[in-house]
Amino acid sequence: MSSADTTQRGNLKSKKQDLVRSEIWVAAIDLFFLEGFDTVTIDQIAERAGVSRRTFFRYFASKDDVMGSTMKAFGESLQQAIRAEDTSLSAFEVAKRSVAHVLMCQPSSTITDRVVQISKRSSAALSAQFLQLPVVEENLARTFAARAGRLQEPSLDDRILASITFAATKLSVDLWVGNPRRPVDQIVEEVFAKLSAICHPTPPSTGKMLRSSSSFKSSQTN
Amino acid sequence: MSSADTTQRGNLKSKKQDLVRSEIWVAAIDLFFLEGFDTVTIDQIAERAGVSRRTFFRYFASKDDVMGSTMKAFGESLQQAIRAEDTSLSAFEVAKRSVAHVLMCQPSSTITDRVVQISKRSSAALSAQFLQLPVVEENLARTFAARAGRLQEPSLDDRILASITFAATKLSVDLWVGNPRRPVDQIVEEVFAKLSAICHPTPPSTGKMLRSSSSFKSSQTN
DNA sequence: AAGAATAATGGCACAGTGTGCCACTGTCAA
DNA sequence: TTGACAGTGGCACACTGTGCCATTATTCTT
Repeated sequence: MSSADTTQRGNLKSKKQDLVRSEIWVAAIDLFFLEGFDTVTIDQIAERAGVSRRTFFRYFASKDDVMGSTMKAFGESLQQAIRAEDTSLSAFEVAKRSVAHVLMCQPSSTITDRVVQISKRSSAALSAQFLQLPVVEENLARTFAARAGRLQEPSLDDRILASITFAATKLSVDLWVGNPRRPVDQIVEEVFAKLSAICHPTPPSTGKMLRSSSSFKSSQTN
Repeated sequence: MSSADTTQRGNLKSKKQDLVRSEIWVAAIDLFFLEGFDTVTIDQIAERAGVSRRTFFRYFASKDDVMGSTMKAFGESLQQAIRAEDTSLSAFEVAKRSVAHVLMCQPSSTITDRVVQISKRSSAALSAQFLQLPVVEENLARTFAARAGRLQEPSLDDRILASITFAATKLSVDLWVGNPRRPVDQIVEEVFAKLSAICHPTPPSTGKMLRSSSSFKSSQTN
């Protein structure tokens, strides 16, 4: 999709495609913001973007996909940030720094704010973003795996890291829109600090683990 | 599900509704499993369930909602488990025990396995489950808040707990279907142990304390 | 027990969605 | 020019989701 395929002239063509895609996306976000995600139809979006309905579906699979694409883009920024971090840092630290970096380096806070506002006003819009969660988390897990030199399938640790990163991002954005004046890095710091504190299970020594026997019959017991 | 409650005479009707709903749900899951989530139409589901298309939409908002309802039910089981845990335990411990308990007490592993299989074969089916994530996490956060005596809005800690619980459940289920012979409690134990290890900014082997650039200061404790 | 009130259901109709198919247009190469 | 080719628009069609109303079943009243 976004890979330099073969020749240079294909590059120009794909640039034109990106332009159209961007045009549609902006038109859609504008309409969502103005009229609400639920009531806007694809015909309206297409008309505002200056393309036909059929062409809309060549760039986005659905209305949900328009919202989801912002989530995917966010995930890709996160991946990039993770790859850019120093390899000597712990994975947890990398996650924290990456989230903070991505949140601080948003190209336009206006756009971000609009997307958040749309999501706050329509549960369908919010859910549409989470539709992309499996893909985003998988990609994050792969990125963490690659960073740690694990080139094969992501390990459980990588997947946990991905889940943490995503959740922390989500919560940080939530806090951010709740209080836009507070420094973002401070917000992220707090989220990760509390996460770390919460995940402290047994301070002194090994407590009583639930190491029960393996043979468990799953019957109608409830 | 099969609890006979003959005390009330007025809710015989609602019981019948539950029956119809269950009927539709089973028919849908069967079809999804047999023919694939994407190709099955609502007319097919309605026909197999013995109801009209219109009635289907009175019980489920969409095909996605059928998948999402299992996710919601799972979330409610989780809430119940959390409430049932001893209040003296740490929240992290409660999360771990609850996840383990819910996974072990599945009424039918066959059904669970089918749902997982459907989700593995269709990304749309998987995404449909995550559509419910905002609701489920919100409910989990409220449950944690109530458990801690915070009856108002869930705090950041509660939301982090909710995210952790959900993520751990997801990963545990993943490991489980990957290796159904392994004891569930052991799987959950591993997931939470690794989560805990990862979220330690200071590894247990080396006691070095690393501090980030920005100093953490919580402006106002919520 | 009989009829009234209430709720569930089914059958439309209709706007909107998503996709396959084909004809049209502009660009590039020979 | 001519032909190959990718992007586009228009059309048709199946499917989705919902409002409306007649019909049926259930519950409540007398």
